[in-house]
Amino acid sequence: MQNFYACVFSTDPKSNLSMRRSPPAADSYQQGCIRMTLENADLWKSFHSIGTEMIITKHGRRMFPHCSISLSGLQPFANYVIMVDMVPVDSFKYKWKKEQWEVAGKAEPQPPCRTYMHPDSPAPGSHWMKQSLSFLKMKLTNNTLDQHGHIILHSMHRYYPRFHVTQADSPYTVRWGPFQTFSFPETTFTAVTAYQNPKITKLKIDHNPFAKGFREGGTHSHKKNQASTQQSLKGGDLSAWALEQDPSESLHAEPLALHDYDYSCEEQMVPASVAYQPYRSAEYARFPLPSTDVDASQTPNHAPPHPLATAEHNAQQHGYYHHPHQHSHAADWSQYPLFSYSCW
DNA sequence: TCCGCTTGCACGTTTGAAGCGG
DNA sequence: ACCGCTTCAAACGTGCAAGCGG
Repeated sequence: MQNFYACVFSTDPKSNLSMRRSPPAADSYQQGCIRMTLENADLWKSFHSIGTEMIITKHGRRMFPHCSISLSGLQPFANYVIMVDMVPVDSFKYKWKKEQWEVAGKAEPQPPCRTYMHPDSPAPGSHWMKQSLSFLKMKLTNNTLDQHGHIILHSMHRYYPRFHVTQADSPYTVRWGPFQTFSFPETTFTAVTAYQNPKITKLKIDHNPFAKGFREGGTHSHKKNQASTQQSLKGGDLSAWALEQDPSESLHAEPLALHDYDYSCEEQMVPASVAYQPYRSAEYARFPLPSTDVDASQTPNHAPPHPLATAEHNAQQHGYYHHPHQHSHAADWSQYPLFSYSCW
């Protein structure tokens, strides 16, 4: 069985040391430690404070805020592949009721897992470190039959993007390489087909250039809507959203110590007990598959169980809570597959 | 009836081809 | 011929409202 490595971090918002890392294990860091920074963190935090919503459509919708990161600690002349996938925050479905999100039952069965590869991949470390990299063109869809390689999500479910850095000269060799994985608490969002929280709409219109038509001189209906949005904001409490009591709210219930990121990494072995996935990212469709696929042959040919039984469980894995024995949960990382294994 | 999803609309932004001048 | 700059139209991306369907 193939071994993968994952990077974990501690982001306990209660601790001043939350973003600080313990020194790496000697062997793991001989090649240097990769650090990832969320570029538009302030914007993400603004959205996060009221509950980020991402529109998903049948034909795919871009994210806003979009994922933009910067990297350091890469080897300048080694090639890397940078990828993103979306991970469920918990195993619940939500509904917007009375100006707040409520749990609406168990989550739908997981849609096909897809991974979006940054279009520059593979590229040398110097390229990735030269400037921030954006996943602007990544699109989200609710169409499980999507043929465009968009990330498939369920509406009314919560997700967060997970970034993967792996040293590889080509996408062929990605699955055999060591992975370092990063995620950011404030990038958690609820997938929706129409905005539920008017505060989110207001924030998006204020920050998204494509929505400017609805900000100034827009349609009559839009002006009307803006007025109502303003009104709701006037009497609204931006932190109200964070005071809900469903299990996942712990992600938002406390102010996040999000400043001064220092997501240097700590490598961890993860058994790659990945499960079969029937779909593949269109990004990979351009590349033929190796003729032999040892891992795929060893993995069960069925959909994986839901990777995250509880929000707390998930939060522990990804650092929302400080967990002194985080490493003991290493195996859980592989339950949500990084790739669509039918194509690898 | 309720609620989530799809579709069409109007508008601004982005992109790239075409034209022009140095 | 080449390069850089400007212009402009088409394509794209956006949120909203209306209508549909489970």
